[in-house]
Amino acid sequence: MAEAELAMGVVGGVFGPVTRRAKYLLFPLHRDGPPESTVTLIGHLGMTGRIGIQSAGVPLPKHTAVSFDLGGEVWVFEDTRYFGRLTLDSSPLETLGPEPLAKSFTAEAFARALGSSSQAIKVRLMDQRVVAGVGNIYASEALFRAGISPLKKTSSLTAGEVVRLRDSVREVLQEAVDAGSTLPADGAEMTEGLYYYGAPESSAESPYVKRLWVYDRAGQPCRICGAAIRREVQAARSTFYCPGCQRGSEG
DNA sequence: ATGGCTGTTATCCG
DNA sequence: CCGGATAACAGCCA
Repeated sequence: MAEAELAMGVVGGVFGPVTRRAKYLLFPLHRDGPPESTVTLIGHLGMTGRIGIQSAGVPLPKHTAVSFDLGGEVWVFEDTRYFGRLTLDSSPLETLGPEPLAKSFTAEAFARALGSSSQAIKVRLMDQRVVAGVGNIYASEALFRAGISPLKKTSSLTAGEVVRLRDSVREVLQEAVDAGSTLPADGAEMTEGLYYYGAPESSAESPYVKRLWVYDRAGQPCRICGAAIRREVQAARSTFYCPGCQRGSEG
């Protein structure tokens, strides 16, 4: 039923420039009139989703959730774990907090959004209503960069810590954007704590390497102080931190 | 091979 | 209102 609605909404539409809001991909679909109209197809890749275009006649990937026949080519949303979403319903966007890379994401705005919550700062940082787009890897990485323990209560952060965390979130995300991702591209090798992003297939250049400081490095030495990185579970997600570099309130 | 882990989020419970 | 647990699913790794 939802399937039929989606089909009704998109058939005949022409893709416009793709944009993004937090972890959501926004695909404008324009129809020439009359009546003229534009709807926005909203996608979320979940943990394992991928969207791409392939030639007609090529078999669809094993876990194809949605595909659109473009005539000659096929638009494909594949998603191994089926955690992703593709919808015309914009309501998921309504509760999103500020974009961390926007100018308006000031330390003051961040402090206001954080509020005086008793939640652990790492859990709060992943709340998409507080800041939109920070996921599990970058939450740990940003807190390491800011030197703040993920276990620290939000309300116990000093003003200085909020400033540092804001800056760290922005830096960590911007670096990842510049690198193209933190996660391995198809066929890329992956070793402990090192996530490779493969160069474009057309390029002979070596893969760009993004080095993570704490994520997935439990038991391994901190690259700064040598202390063993710890793993903790918060809100059912793994958190990684350095007990030497990330003080504050410990835990 | 069995269990525990994985880039997310919505929902349910106390 | 809060926070924690669970569910959705497939695959990989020890």
